[in-house]
Amino acid sequence: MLAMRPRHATLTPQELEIMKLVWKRDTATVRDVYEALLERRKIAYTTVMTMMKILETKGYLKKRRQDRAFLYRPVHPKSQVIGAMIREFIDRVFNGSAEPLLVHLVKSRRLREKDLEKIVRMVEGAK
Amino acid sequence: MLAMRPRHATLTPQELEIMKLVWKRDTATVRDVYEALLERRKIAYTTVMTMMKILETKGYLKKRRQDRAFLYRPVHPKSQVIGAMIREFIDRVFNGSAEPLLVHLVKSRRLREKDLEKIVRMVEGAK
DNA sequence: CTTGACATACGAATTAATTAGTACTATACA
DNA sequence: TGTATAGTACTAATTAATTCGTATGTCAAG
Repeated sequence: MLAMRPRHATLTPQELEIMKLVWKRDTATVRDVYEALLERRKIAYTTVMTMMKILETKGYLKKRRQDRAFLYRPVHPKSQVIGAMIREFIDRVFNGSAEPLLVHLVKSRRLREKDLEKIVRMVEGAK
Repeated sequence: MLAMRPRHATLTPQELEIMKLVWKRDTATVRDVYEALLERRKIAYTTVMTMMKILETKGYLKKRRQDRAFLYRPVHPKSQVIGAMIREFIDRVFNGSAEPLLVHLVKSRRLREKDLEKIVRMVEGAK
């Protein structure tokens, strides 16, 4: 009878969309995000507010008053949160192994050999 | 007031778990899947039945009577469905570009240089 | 023929995700 | 000083995902 979905350890699609905008600006008000989203689709101001409040509750955003409105700021760097989403995806789809993902990317031509070589060079450079 | 979540174009976590088992066996009854899932966690027989019925409705499984029970079979090959999930993930998280995903994998040490080289050789071999 | 095992059909309950309306408050300005 | 504006708080509605109970039917064994 119980549902018990395991409570998304990562960002939902809409949450991610908003976080991307906040990361891009470093800080953002509800209005900032609202106006950016409006350029793509119809959405209500209060919807954005609700989502950002949820993101705060979940620990992804923190807020501080600035004049009359709240100014939101990311709690974690983008690379860290995206990294967690990648990890969750690989766990769920490939039982934790990244290699079959790479094989898929290459076979489906989403990555070419020169992309791989570029990354290899990057690794070399970071040594 | 409307919800309108964009109706998961890909498999949900539990759906994927079941599909993996059906792909592994090529055909499976509800009981087959139920018993395989039971080894990992508590779940009701009718839960599995409902999920497989949903997977049929969504076009991922087709069924055929075998004696008293239904025998389910995948409609699409695993590689195709997983490929669609990867595509959806890359679209959602990286706006459609696979390269930053690869950079993340390498930087987080989920892939090593020799993994990349192995894939490069695979590409070479397929030419 | 009755009964237990097993299968499906149907309905329902819960949680999460997403969206937005309404009420209230404070500020700026005419 | 009142009135429109902009912001928050609160409530609520819808859909999807997940889980399972109950009713019902069939077949085989005793």
